[in-house]
Amino acid sequence: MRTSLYLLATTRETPADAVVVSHQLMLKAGLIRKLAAGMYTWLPMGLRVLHKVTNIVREEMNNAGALEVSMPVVQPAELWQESGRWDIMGDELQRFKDRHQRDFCLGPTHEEVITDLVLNEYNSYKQLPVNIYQIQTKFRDERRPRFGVMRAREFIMKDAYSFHIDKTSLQQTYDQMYATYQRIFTRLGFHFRAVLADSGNIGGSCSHEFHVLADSGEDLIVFSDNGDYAANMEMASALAPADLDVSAATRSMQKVATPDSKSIEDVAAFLQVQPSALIKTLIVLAETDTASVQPSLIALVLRGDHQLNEIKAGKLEGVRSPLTFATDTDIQATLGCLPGSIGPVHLNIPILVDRDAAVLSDFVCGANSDGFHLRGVNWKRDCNYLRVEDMRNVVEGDLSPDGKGVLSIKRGIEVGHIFQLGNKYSKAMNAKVLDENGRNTVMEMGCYGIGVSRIVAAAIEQCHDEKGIIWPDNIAPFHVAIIPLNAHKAPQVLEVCEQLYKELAAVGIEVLLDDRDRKTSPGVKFADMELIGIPHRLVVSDRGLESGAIEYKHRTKPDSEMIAQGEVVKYLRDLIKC
RNA sequence: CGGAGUGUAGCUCAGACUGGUAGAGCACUGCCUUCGGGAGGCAGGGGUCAUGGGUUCAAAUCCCUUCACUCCGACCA
Repeated sequence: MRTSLYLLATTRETPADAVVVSHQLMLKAGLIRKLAAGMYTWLPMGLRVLHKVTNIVREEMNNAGALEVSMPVVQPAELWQESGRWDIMGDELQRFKDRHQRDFCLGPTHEEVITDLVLNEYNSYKQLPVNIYQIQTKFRDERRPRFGVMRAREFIMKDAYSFHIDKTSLQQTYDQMYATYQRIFTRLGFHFRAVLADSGNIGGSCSHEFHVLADSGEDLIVFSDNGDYAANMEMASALAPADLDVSAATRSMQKVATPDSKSIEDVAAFLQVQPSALIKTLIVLAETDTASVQPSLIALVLRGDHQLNEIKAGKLEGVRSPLTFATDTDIQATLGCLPGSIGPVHLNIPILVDRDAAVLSDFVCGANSDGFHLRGVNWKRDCNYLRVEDMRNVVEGDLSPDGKGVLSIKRGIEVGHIFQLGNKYSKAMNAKVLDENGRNTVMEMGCYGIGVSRIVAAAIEQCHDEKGIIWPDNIAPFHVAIIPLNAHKAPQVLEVCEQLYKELAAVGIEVLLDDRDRKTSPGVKFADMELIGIPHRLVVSDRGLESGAIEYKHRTKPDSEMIAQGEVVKYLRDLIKC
């Protein structure tokens, strides 16, 4: 391609509304333009990258035996009503009516459609397992789209769905997809981790997320420094504390006035103790089957310096899911005091205690009386609780639950997620096949997503410098940029460029020839090619040609080198691995 | 959905407090010079100052409405 015939939409200024570096660079390099909040046009340069990513994903999925289809973006409400998600999903499901007043939605995902397809087309266990995928535009009306294509409302996703006669078969495909994802993200040149994940709304049991490690990532991922354990923050657990003698009370309980001290920090400072010597008591709604006037409450107790993990807490028996904090009014009505002074001593609601809070002795807690706390409190002697549970977020330095090493926490961008759905959708939608005994059997399902458009942003987050993007060869929009210098003085410069252009194209190397006229200064050409992130650069100049040489420079290397004109094609062909 | 903020040229922004002919830089067009790291000169084109209403002799500017967008938080397969 020649720049004179291309849409080279680079800008000098950084658009004001871009916060993260990938968003800024995608706009500056002319890869995308915003149409509306969370909706982007892919310009020619960006689309080339997107297609490279898409092709890698497609190749690996095909190699794994998956079958590609394309399902509609618009889906009828009936399917979503069958699965029950029409009512469960919030406003991120974009609903609308057609001219006949029939309900439709924009597909945020395609479990319903694929299940409907498979239940019609597949009838026998002999046809299973099957893994069907598409690379398709999705729409989710995110409450807060941000970071460009990283969290867009309209985005491109590879979504695959597998169907099985039993759980063993599902596990096999799940393992195969796990390995396929490892290959895909390795080919994309990512520094990534697979972590145990919560399956959330989509349902199912076993689930892994694949994260690209990047400081701008929205998710926290946790992994052991000396073992295989890796999980996202929602799922991560630390090793349970060893059983300590919780009866080792050395102090008597004492009520102290703590005026105006409501937070853990305030109370710790006021009483001159560490936050870890305090406990905090959070009041949430209990699981109830009757809509009583006053909701029943449950207390969750944590060590003062620990944070509640709302996902883990929401899964605890007796706790309403999703986790819902009680209002101050409810707390006042039931407990007679406000948050800031609540504690487990003589508390008249069920109490669940985090494992690390349960091994404290002589601790400080609220006195259930506004403005007062208790010191020297001990579990066995002074309080009753229902159960000990794991309900806190892990922190850096916690022991790994597998007993190997310590936990570290890093930020990640979720680029892939695989789930074992089980029969959630197949059962709801009556997706059955005949088994070998001729009996109708509900199929087991797995689903496997990759955020294709997000991958482009993640790659930039992971590889850029102050000049711009640095693409790996695999997904670069062009492999090589050719920049002619002094072409107006020496006609042979352009001739050599044209010849190189043809020769490189002939061996499958993608070239962008910057043939903009002399009004575009060399500095502008260098800067543009660096901003766009083309990994290899050739400079053809009258000076170099005098000695029969062409200058080569890699985007990541500080210095260039001179290469004999006749060697250039071979040199690049050996260098570029695609 | 709560809190905060911003809408003026394609982009980045000034002008607003204190009402009085619409501005700069970049980008774009033409000519000249320059030519290995975002060149210089001259001359141009381009804005219904987000929208609707109000106050005023006069509104980009003051007041109100609506909309859009951004940030923080909550939320999120």
